Amino acid sequence: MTAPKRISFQVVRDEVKRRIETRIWPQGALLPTETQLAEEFNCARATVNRALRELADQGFVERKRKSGTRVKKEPSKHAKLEFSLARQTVERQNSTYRYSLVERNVVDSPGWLASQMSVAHDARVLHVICMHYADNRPFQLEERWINIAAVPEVEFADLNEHGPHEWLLKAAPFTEAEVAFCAVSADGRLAEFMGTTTGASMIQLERTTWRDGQPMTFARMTHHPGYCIRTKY
Amino acid sequence: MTAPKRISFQVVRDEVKRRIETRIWPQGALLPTETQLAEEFNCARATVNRALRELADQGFVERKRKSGTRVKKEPSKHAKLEFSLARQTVERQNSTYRYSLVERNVVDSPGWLASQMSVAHDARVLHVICMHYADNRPFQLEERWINIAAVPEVEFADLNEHGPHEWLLKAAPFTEAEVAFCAVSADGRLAEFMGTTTGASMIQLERTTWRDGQPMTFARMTHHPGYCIRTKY
DNA sequence: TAGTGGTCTAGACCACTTT
DNA sequence: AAGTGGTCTAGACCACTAC
Repeated sequence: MTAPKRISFQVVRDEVKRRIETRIWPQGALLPTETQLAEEFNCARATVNRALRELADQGFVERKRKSGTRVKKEPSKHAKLEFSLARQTVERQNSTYRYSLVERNVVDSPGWLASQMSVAHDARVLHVICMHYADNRPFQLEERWINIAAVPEVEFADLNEHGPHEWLLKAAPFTEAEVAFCAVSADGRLAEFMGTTTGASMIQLERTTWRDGQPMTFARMTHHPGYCIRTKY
Repeated sequence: MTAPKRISFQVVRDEVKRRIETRIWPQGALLPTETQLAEEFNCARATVNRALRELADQGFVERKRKSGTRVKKEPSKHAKLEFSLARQTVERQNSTYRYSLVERNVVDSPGWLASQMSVAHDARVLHVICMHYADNRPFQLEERWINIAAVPEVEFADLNEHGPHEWLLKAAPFTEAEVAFCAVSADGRLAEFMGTTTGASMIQLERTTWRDGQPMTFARMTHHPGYCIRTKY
């Protein structure tokens, strides 16, 4: 007796993936239709559909109505990058987290910021500078500008105990964000904050966020020299 | 007449997302069961299931059998980072790409590499250094070590026209990878390759890849000063 | 052991795209 | 006009897990 076990979409997904990786279906090749695969695997078309949909999400194949499913020429492998709070990142490496507010004031948006965030030139913004420490050693310097029009309550938020990032996440989650990673050299001020020497190389993360299309905040987070961002895929 | 239109999983997904973002369902709250939501939206349970599954993938909710679906406390927003060939990255910014092989030789794996890639200390590896240019200006210096045991054919591959990255992608796609982004200061040799001055800050990407559990290659890619990695989410 | 999500099925209709 | 993927349904059974 053959096993009358039901075929799972994972079996289909993995087998199709295998055929792609072993070049049984080479780059650019047209796969059988969903109906044909369903017959081959003796399962419902919906099962094949889910398998192929996942492979499309993962960048292995490209699907188009009428044309069919093709193996991608240059598989666009992508990694997931998590953006957590500094506190979470620090605690995940089993270090003790400490937060310190450096500066906080309300200003009119300078030109570069207005342009960066697409707000009016004279928009009122809350400017915050704060430090995150891991085991009492500088971990990250955070400088942030928050569009008060988008989050009026922030003007009266208490930022002495917790950083603006934490406050925002709880009070006003963003819906869209743009991120850039750069490498920067420490100038005198940065070096002082991070307890390092002028010229040290550090990873800087700049992030702009929107909420329902309205610009909310621009943040620049500079990490201590030697910090690496790691991920797998 | 009310529109007898069928409810799509996207409608359900977006409405649930809205309720989470507007705190109608606050952090940690238990959502209705799939069956209840299906009744509310007047659709099939499978439709609700797909909507909630996507939200779980995106980090908005956590699902557990028997316990139900909960709003995540700290939504783990994550961005997709694509890792393309240097050539693709350059061409995408409308620059002209040029490749140049700098060095190529077969060596016994030094200790640090054996440890990094988890191969034997005396494993034979192909060591390649090459440059990628954008509009004839240095774009990326790539230094790569390839485990010959994992990809024997590479020993005789022609790397004069195209980089090892392209060759590997076509000949032996990897199945797993680990990545680290760091910021480094240019030493004399790096500065010379990148046409910059000693001490310049540059983004360095280190990647180790495996194929079916077997270590394949370790690559270190250093980008010209000022290069940023950008993404959205 | 009971409740909840996870998945499969068989069939149907829709929507996009190429011809 | 026709072919292919995209999605929904209604029902069923399974698998995990809290109780």
